[in-house]
Amino acid sequence: MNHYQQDQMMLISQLFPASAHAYTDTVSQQVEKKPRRKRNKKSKGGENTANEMNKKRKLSEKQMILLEQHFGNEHKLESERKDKLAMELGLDPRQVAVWFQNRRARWKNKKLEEEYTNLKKFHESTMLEKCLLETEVLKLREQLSEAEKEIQRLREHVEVVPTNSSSTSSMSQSMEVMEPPPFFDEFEVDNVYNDNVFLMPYFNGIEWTYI
Amino acid sequence: MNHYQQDQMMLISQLFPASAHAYTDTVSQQVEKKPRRKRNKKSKGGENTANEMNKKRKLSEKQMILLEQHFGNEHKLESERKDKLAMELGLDPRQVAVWFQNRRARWKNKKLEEEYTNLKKFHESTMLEKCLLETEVLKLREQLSEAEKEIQRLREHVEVVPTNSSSTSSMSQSMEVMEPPPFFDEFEVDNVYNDNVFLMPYFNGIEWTYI
DNA sequence: TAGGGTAATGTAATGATGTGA
DNA sequence: ATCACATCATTACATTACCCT
Repeated sequence: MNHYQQDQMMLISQLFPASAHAYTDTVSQQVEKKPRRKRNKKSKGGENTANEMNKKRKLSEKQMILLEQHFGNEHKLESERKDKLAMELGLDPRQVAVWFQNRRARWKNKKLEEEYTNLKKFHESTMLEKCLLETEVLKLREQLSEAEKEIQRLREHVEVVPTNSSSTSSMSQSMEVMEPPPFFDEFEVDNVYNDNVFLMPYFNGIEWTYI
Repeated sequence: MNHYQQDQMMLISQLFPASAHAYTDTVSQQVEKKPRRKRNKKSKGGENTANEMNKKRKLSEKQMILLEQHFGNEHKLESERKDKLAMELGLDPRQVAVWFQNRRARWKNKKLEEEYTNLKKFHESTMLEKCLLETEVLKLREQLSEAEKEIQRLREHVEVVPTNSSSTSSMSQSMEVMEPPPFFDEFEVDNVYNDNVFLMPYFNGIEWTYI
């Protein structure tokens, strides 16, 4: 399995978590061929790479809270507010600026994620509604067909039909603007997905051709 | 500059390595296995907080290319491959590991963006189809109503019709449920806690007769 | 064979730097 | 100077393979 396939699996599993579960399991077993980790017994000697006591940080809880508070009020940071905040926090103004920059960048990603999940849910419900509508259309067509048959049958039993006998023909013409063929002619618009709606929802992804 | 542009730049510089040569040279001796250079390691003297001589943290073109190549083959990095790669690149294995970790994170974000746009496209087309189906349903109902009226009218002209008159009786009452759902243009963060709004709004009361 | 300890590794979050607009 | 963005790096935590009793 290459990464593109893996990517698609991820994508599909997000829409259909249940179905992807089994797949994932079989896959992970496949990958299980070789022992992934070997005991290396690296020494704990302190001569590790460049990192002794010199750098890195971790802001305190209080600092984080204050920063988040200010960020919630305003994502941008003017010089004045920066200096004031740095003073309050006991931090270098540079640090405050960096914090805000990073916070903005990561907020973007977080928001994207949230929007994705929202869109996904909305899309799923839309798909369901569409499905229901499709069945309804079929049902209505069936009923309409029955009705037309009934009308035909009734007309054969009617001897005299002097007045407006064109009511049925007028009704099928009245809606011609929206959907020209009245009956089982065109289902193509939906038939693209009718049969595989729940199997392959993403049809227009460029790199989705492997599934 | 986004990733794609950057990738292209990388490719270009691959074709014309001379252009990046000077920079590469100044850059590449950062965390050499042998810290022969100016001590950018630990340096107990606390005043050089982070950034003395090691402002050259960028990997060379060649290193990037090789890393990307390996990443393209496999996103995971086993110890073996890591050490081998580190050897080839003249980097600390730790750096290679870090590079892969960050690359995976970046890749995830990029993927999420792609997924979002794909899902959005698909969702829009689904919405369109749903809209068409709704108009079709309305049209069919109209036609059906007309047909029923016609049937009623015809029956008034027919004296005795003992045979199946029940074909049309069952068709009018089952479909009063559908109501167009609210339409959401935006999927903002504010909607996060309204998730359940989207979940199967019309599943109740509709008997599911699968095709 | 089972369970606990631990080193190695993965992921997520986050701090920090460099570059270009 | 600030910001967005990509990148490098460190820390915290979870998971897992190996070793041991």
